[in-house]
Amino acid sequence: MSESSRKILSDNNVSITNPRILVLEALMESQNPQTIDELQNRLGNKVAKSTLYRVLGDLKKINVLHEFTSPDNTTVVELLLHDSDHHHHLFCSDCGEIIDVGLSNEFEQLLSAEIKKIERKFNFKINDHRVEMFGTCTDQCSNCK
Amino acid sequence: MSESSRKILSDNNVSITNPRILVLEALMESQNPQTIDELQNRLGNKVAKSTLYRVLGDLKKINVLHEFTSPDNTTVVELLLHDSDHHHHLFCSDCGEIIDVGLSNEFEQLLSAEIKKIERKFNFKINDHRVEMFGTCTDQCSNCK
DNA sequence: ACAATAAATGAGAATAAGTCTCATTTATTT
DNA sequence: AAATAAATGAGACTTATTCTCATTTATTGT
Repeated sequence: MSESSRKILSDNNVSITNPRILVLEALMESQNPQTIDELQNRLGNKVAKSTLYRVLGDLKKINVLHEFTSPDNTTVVELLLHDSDHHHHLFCSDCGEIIDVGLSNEFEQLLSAEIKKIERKFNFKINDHRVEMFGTCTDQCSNCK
Repeated sequence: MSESSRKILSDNNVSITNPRILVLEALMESQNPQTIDELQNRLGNKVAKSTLYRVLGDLKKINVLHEFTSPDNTTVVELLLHDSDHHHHLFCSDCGEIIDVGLSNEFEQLLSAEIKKIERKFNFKINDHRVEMFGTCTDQCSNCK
Protein backbone atom coordinates (compact mmCIF):
# COMPACT_ATOMS: atom_id res chain seq x y z
CA MET A 1 0.00 0.00 0.00
CA SER A 2 1.43 3.31 -0.97
CA GLU A 3 -1.19 5.11 1.12
CA SER A 4 1.01 5.72 4.12
CA SER A 5 3.86 6.90 1.90
CA ARG A 6 1.55 9.40 0.24
CA LYS A 7 0.33 10.54 3.62
CA ILE A 8 3.85 11.11 4.87
CA LEU A 9 4.57 13.31 1.89
CA SER A 10 1.33 15.28 1.89
CA ASP A 11 1.46 15.77 5.66
CA ASN A 12 4.79 17.45 5.14
CA ASN A 13 3.88 19.53 2.09
CA VAL A 14 6.19 17.62 -0.14
CA SER A 15 4.94 16.86 -3.61
CA ILE A 16 3.94 13.29 -4.23
CA THR A 17 6.15 11.74 -6.86
CA ASN A 18 6.88 8.22 -7.90
CA PRO A 19 10.52 8.10 -6.78
CA ARG A 20 9.58 9.43 -3.36
CA ILE A 21 6.90 6.79 -2.93
CA LEU A 22 9.22 4.03 -4.09
CA VAL A 23 11.98 5.09 -1.70
CA LEU A 24 9.56 5.30 1.21
CA GLU A 25 8.21 1.84 0.46
CA ALA A 26 11.72 0.44 0.22
CA LEU A 27 12.50 2.01 3.58
CA MET A 28 9.39 0.46 5.09
CA GLU A 29 10.27 -3.00 3.84
CA SER A 30 12.86 -3.43 6.57
CA GLN A 31 12.39 -3.20 10.32
CA ASN A 32 16.03 -2.39 10.91
CA PRO A 33 18.24 0.29 9.45
CA GLN A 34 19.51 -0.37 5.93
CA THR A 35 22.62 0.65 4.05
CA ILE A 36 22.36 2.71 0.88
CA ASP A 37 23.42 -0.40 -1.02
CA GLU A 38 20.56 -2.42 0.36
CA LEU A 39 18.18 0.36 -0.55
CA GLN A 40 19.57 0.56 -4.07
CA ASN A 41 19.20 -3.19 -4.49
CA ARG A 42 15.63 -3.07 -3.30
CA LEU A 43 14.89 -0.28 -5.75
CA GLY A 44 16.61 -1.93 -8.69
CA ASN A 45 16.85 0.59 -11.50
CA LYS A 46 13.51 2.15 -10.71
CA VAL A 47 15.10 5.23 -9.16
CA ALA A 48 18.27 6.94 -10.36
CA LYS A 49 21.15 7.14 -7.97
CA SER A 50 21.08 10.94 -7.94
CA THR A 51 17.36 10.88 -7.25
CA LEU A 52 17.77 8.39 -4.44
CA TYR A 53 20.23 10.65 -2.67
CA ARG A 54 18.03 13.67 -3.30
CA VAL A 55 14.95 11.94 -1.96
CA LEU A 56 16.84 10.81 1.12
CA GLY A 57 17.82 14.43 1.61
CA ASP A 58 14.19 15.50 1.29
CA LEU A 59 13.10 12.95 3.86
CA LYS A 60 15.76 14.10 6.27
CA LYS A 61 14.59 17.65 5.83
CA ILE A 62 11.04 16.76 6.86
CA ASN A 63 12.38 14.75 9.77
CA VAL A 64 11.11 11.33 8.87
CA LEU A 65 14.49 9.88 8.05
CA HIS A 66 17.38 9.21 10.35
CA GLU A 67 20.81 8.76 8.81
CA PHE A 68 23.85 7.58 10.69
CA THR A 69 27.08 5.69 10.21
CA SER A 70 27.92 2.18 11.34
CA PRO A 71 31.24 1.38 13.01
CA ASP A 72 32.66 0.21 9.69
CA ASN A 73 31.83 3.61 8.21
CA THR A 74 28.85 2.63 6.14
CA THR A 75 26.00 5.09 5.84
CA VAL A 76 22.80 3.67 7.14
CA VAL A 77 19.30 4.97 6.99
CA GLU A 78 15.97 4.31 8.69
CA LEU A 79 12.49 5.78 8.76
CA LEU A 80 11.59 7.49 12.00
CA LEU A 81 8.00 8.60 11.75
CA HIS A 82 6.99 9.30 15.33
CA ASP A 83 8.84 10.68 18.29
CA SER A 84 7.63 7.63 20.18
CA ASP A 85 9.84 5.51 17.94
CA HIS A 86 12.84 6.57 20.00
CA HIS A 87 15.30 3.70 20.18
CA HIS A 88 18.95 2.76 20.19
CA HIS A 89 21.28 0.58 18.12
CA LEU A 90 23.11 -2.65 18.53
CA PHE A 91 25.93 -3.31 16.06
CA CYS A 92 27.40 -6.72 15.25
CA SER A 93 31.03 -6.46 14.20
CA ASP A 94 30.95 -9.96 12.69
CA CYS A 95 28.13 -9.65 10.23
CA GLY A 96 27.48 -5.93 10.22
CA GLU A 97 23.88 -6.33 11.28
CA ILE A 98 22.30 -3.33 12.99
CA ILE A 99 19.40 -3.94 15.35
CA ASP A 100 16.95 -1.43 16.79
CA VAL A 101 16.81 -1.67 20.54
CA GLY A 102 14.42 -0.11 23.00
CA LEU A 103 15.53 0.46 26.57
CA SER A 104 13.19 0.43 29.54
CA ASN A 105 11.20 3.53 30.44
CA GLU A 106 12.83 3.59 33.84
CA PHE A 107 16.22 3.64 32.26
CA GLU A 108 15.25 6.34 29.78
CA GLN A 109 14.15 8.50 32.69
CA LEU A 110 17.44 8.05 34.46
CA LEU A 111 19.22 8.86 31.25
CA SER A 112 17.17 12.03 30.86
CA ALA A 113 18.13 13.08 34.35
CA GLU A 114 21.77 12.43 33.61
CA ILE A 115 21.48 14.44 30.41
CA LYS A 116 19.98 17.37 32.32
CA LYS A 117 23.13 17.42 34.41
CA ILE A 118 25.23 17.49 31.27
CA GLU A 119 23.19 20.36 29.87
CA ARG A 120 23.95 22.42 32.94
CA LYS A 121 27.56 21.44 33.15
CA PHE A 122 28.36 22.26 29.52
CA ASN A 123 25.77 24.95 28.98
CA PHE A 124 24.18 22.99 26.19
CA LYS A 125 20.65 22.52 24.99
CA ILE A 126 20.42 18.78 24.28
CA ASN A 127 17.54 17.71 22.08
CA ASP A 128 18.33 14.11 21.30
CA HIS A 129 20.49 11.24 22.40
CA ARG A 130 21.28 7.70 21.42
CA VAL A 131 22.97 4.74 23.02
CA GLU A 132 25.12 2.68 20.71
CA MET A 133 26.09 -0.82 21.71
CA PHE A 134 28.85 -2.78 19.99
CA GLY A 135 29.33 -6.51 20.02
CA THR A 136 28.75 -9.74 18.19
CA CYS A 137 25.65 -11.79 17.68
CA THR A 138 26.51 -15.06 19.34
CA ASP A 139 24.29 -17.21 17.18
CA GLN A 140 22.84 -17.64 13.74
CA CYS A 141 21.59 -14.30 12.54
CA SER A 142 20.53 -14.04 8.93
CA ASN A 143 24.07 -13.18 7.86
CA CYS A 144 26.06 -15.34 10.30
CA LYS A 145 25.48 -18.97 9.43
CA MET B 1 57.80 15.74 24.83
CA SER B 2 57.72 12.88 22.40
CA GLU B 3 58.46 10.47 25.23
CA SER B 4 54.92 9.32 25.75
CA SER B 5 54.43 8.90 22.02
CA ARG B 6 57.51 6.71 21.84
CA LYS B 7 56.28 4.71 24.77
CA ILE B 8 52.91 4.10 23.18
CA LEU B 9 54.62 2.73 20.11
CA SER B 10 57.21 0.60 21.84
CA ASP B 11 54.67 -0.76 24.32
CA ASN B 12 52.76 -2.05 21.34
CA ASN B 13 55.68 -3.37 19.34
CA VAL B 14 55.25 -0.85 16.62
CA SER B 15 58.40 0.64 15.20
CA ILE B 16 59.16 4.17 16.21
CA THR B 17 59.11 6.44 13.20
CA ASN B 18 58.88 10.16 12.74
CA PRO B 19 55.42 10.26 11.14
CA ARG B 20 53.99 8.09 13.89
CA ILE B 21 55.38 10.35 16.56
CA LEU B 22 54.14 13.46 14.79
CA VAL B 23 50.64 12.05 14.41
CA LEU B 24 50.50 10.99 18.04
CA GLU B 25 51.62 14.43 19.17
CA ALA B 26 49.04 16.09 16.96
CA LEU B 27 46.41 13.84 18.47
CA MET B 28 47.55 14.76 21.96
CA GLU B 29 47.37 18.47 21.23
CA SER B 30 43.60 18.43 21.55
CA GLN B 31 41.50 17.29 24.47
CA ASN B 32 38.50 16.64 22.29
CA PRO B 33 38.10 14.55 19.17
CA GLN B 34 39.42 16.10 15.97
CA THR B 35 38.48 15.78 12.33
CA ILE B 36 41.00 14.51 9.80
CA ASP B 37 41.16 18.03 8.42
CA GLU B 38 42.14 19.47 11.77
CA LEU B 39 44.79 16.81 12.11
CA GLN B 40 46.13 17.54 8.63
CA ASN B 41 46.28 21.24 9.40
CA ARG B 42 48.13 20.59 12.60
CA LEU B 43 50.60 18.42 10.75
CA GLY B 44 51.12 20.84 7.87
CA ASN B 45 53.06 19.05 5.17
CA LYS B 46 55.17 17.16 7.63
CA VAL B 47 53.30 13.91 6.99
CA ALA B 48 51.94 12.75 3.63
CA LYS B 49 48.22 12.15 3.35
CA SER B 50 48.72 8.47 2.59
CA THR B 51 51.00 8.14 5.59
CA LEU B 52 48.55 9.90 7.85
CA TYR B 53 45.79 7.46 6.97
CA ARG B 54 48.18 4.55 7.32
CA VAL B 55 49.37 5.69 10.73
CA LEU B 56 45.79 6.18 11.89
CA GLY B 57 45.13 2.61 10.77
CA ASP B 58 48.15 1.41 12.74
CA LEU B 59 46.95 3.21 15.85
CA LYS B 60 43.51 1.69 15.53
CA LYS B 61 45.06 -1.72 15.21
CA ILE B 62 46.90 -1.35 18.52
CA ASN B 63 43.74 0.01 20.10
CA VAL B 64 44.90 3.45 21.08
CA LEU B 65 42.79 5.31 18.56
CA HIS B 66 39.05 5.63 18.42
CA GLU B 67 37.48 6.67 15.13
CA PHE B 68 33.86 7.61 14.70
CA THR B 69 31.59 9.82 12.65
CA SER B 70 29.90 13.04 13.65
CA PRO B 71 26.23 13.71 12.80
CA ASP B 72 27.30 15.69 9.75
CA ASN B 73 29.20 12.65 8.51
CA THR B 74 32.68 13.85 9.24
CA THR B 75 35.23 11.31 10.36
CA VAL B 76 36.60 12.13 13.74
CA VAL B 77 39.44 10.65 15.68
CA GLU B 78 40.69 10.64 19.26
CA LEU B 79 43.36 8.95 21.32
CA LEU B 80 42.05 6.46 23.84
CA LEU B 81 44.98 5.18 25.81
CA HIS B 82 43.41 3.58 28.85
CA ASP B 83 40.21 1.66 29.38
CA SER B 84 39.50 4.06 32.20
CA ASP B 85 39.16 6.82 29.64
CA HIS B 86 35.66 5.56 28.81
CA HIS B 87 33.45 8.49 27.96
CA HIS B 88 30.67 9.72 25.74
CA HIS B 89 30.12 12.51 23.23
CA LEU B 90 28.21 15.72 23.01
CA PHE B 91 27.71 17.17 19.54
CA CYS B 92 26.85 20.78 18.76
CA SER B 93 24.90 21.09 15.55
CA ASP B 94 25.62 24.83 15.32
CA CYS B 95 29.39 24.85 15.39
CA GLY B 96 30.21 21.16 14.96
CA GLU B 97 32.11 21.00 18.21
CA ILE B 98 32.42 17.58 19.81
CA ILE B 99 32.93 17.38 23.53
CA ASP B 100 34.02 14.40 25.62
CA VAL B 101 31.60 13.77 28.43
CA GLY B 102 31.87 11.47 31.40
CA LEU B 103 28.73 10.17 33.06
CA SER B 104 28.47 9.30 36.73
CA ASN B 105 29.60 5.91 37.98
CA GLU B 106 26.13 5.21 39.27
CA PHE B 107 24.70 5.83 35.88
CA GLU B 108 27.31 3.71 34.16
CA GLN B 109 26.40 0.84 36.45
CA LEU B 110 22.73 1.17 35.60
CA LEU B 111 23.64 1.28 31.94
CA SER B 112 25.70 -1.89 32.31
CA ALA B 113 22.74 -3.61 33.90
CA GLU B 114 20.50 -2.48 31.08
CA ILE B 115 23.02 -3.73 28.56
CA LYS B 116 23.12 -7.14 30.22
CA LYS B 117 19.40 -7.38 29.59
CA ILE B 118 19.95 -6.53 25.95
CA GLU B 119 22.64 -9.17 25.66
CA ARG B 120 20.21 -11.81 26.84
CA LYS B 121 17.32 -10.57 24.80
CA PHE B 122 19.22 -10.46 21.53
CA ASN B 123 21.74 -13.18 22.25
CA PHE B 124 24.61 -10.77 21.79
CA LYS B 125 27.99 -10.37 23.39
CA ILE B 126 28.30 -6.62 23.91
CA ASN B 127 31.81 -5.34 24.51
CA ASP B 128 31.42 -1.59 24.28
CA HIS B 129 28.84 1.13 24.28
CA ARG B 130 28.59 4.85 23.92
CA VAL B 131 25.99 7.50 24.59
CA GLU B 132 25.75 10.22 21.99
CA MET B 133 24.06 13.49 22.87
CA PHE B 134 22.98 16.01 20.26
CA GLY B 135 22.26 19.66 20.80
CA THR B 136 23.61 23.17 20.64
CA CYS B 137 26.08 25.01 22.81
CA THR B 138 24.03 27.86 24.16
CA ASP B 139 26.92 30.25 24.60
CA GLN B 140 30.26 31.26 23.27
CA CYS B 141 32.29 28.20 22.47
CA SER B 142 35.52 28.68 20.59
CA ASN B 143 33.70 28.45 17.26
CA CYS B 144 30.44 30.18 18.16
CA LYS B 145 31.12 33.82 18.81
C1' DA C 1 -9.90 19.82 -17.80
C1' DC C 2 -5.98 22.77 -19.66
C1' DA C 3 -2.38 25.79 -20.13
C1' DA C 4 1.28 27.90 -17.71
C1' DT C 5 4.58 27.58 -14.18
C1' DA C 6 7.25 25.44 -10.96
C1' DA C 7 9.40 21.50 -9.16
C1' DA C 8 11.49 16.91 -9.60
C1' DT C 9 13.98 13.51 -12.27
C1' DG C 10 17.65 10.87 -14.94
C1' DA C 11 22.04 10.51 -16.81
C1' DG C 12 26.31 11.25 -16.32
C1' DA C 13 30.10 14.62 -15.10
C1' DA C 14 32.47 16.50 -11.05
C1' DT C 15 34.23 16.28 -6.34
C1' DA C 16 36.48 14.57 -2.37
C1' DA C 17 37.61 11.16 1.19
C1' DG C 18 40.10 7.33 1.54
C1' DT C 19 43.05 3.48 -0.49
C1' DC C 20 46.64 1.56 -3.26
C1' DT C 21 51.15 1.16 -5.79
C1' DC C 22 55.81 1.33 -6.08
C1' DA C 23 60.27 3.47 -6.03
C1' DT C 24 62.94 5.49 -2.22
C1' DT C 25 64.01 6.22 2.59
C1' DT C 26 64.29 4.82 7.28
C1' DA C 27 64.42 1.49 10.98
C1' DT C 28 65.92 -2.87 12.80
C1' DT C 29 68.78 -6.92 13.13
C1' DT C 30 73.08 -9.35 12.76
C1' DA D 1 78.34 -1.30 9.29
C1' DA D 2 75.97 -4.16 6.08
C1' DA D 3 71.93 -6.66 5.11
C1' DT D 4 67.08 -7.09 5.60
C1' DA D 5 62.67 -5.66 6.56
C1' DA D 6 59.44 -2.16 7.25
C1' DA D 7 57.63 2.48 6.55
C1' DT D 8 57.16 6.59 3.76
C1' DG D 9 55.95 10.01 -0.03
C1' DA D 10 53.92 11.15 -4.21
C1' DG D 11 50.53 10.65 -6.87
C1' DA D 12 47.33 7.44 -9.32
C1' DC D 13 43.06 5.13 -8.35
C1' DT D 14 38.56 4.04 -6.34
C1' DT D 15 34.09 4.93 -4.72
C1' DA D 16 30.42 7.42 -2.23
C1' DT D 17 28.10 11.51 -2.73
C1' DT D 18 27.01 15.91 -4.99
C1' DC D 19 26.18 18.74 -8.90
C1' DT D 20 24.52 20.16 -13.61
C1' DC D 21 21.28 20.61 -16.99
C1' DA D 22 18.11 19.05 -20.44
C1' DT D 23 13.71 16.57 -20.03
C1' DT D 24 9.67 14.96 -17.54
C1' DT D 25 6.23 15.31 -14.08
C1' DA D 26 3.43 17.74 -10.67
C1' DT D 27 0.85 21.79 -9.26
C1' DT D 28 -1.78 26.05 -9.76
C1' DG D 29 -5.00 29.36 -11.73
C1' DT D 30 -8.54 29.89 -15.01
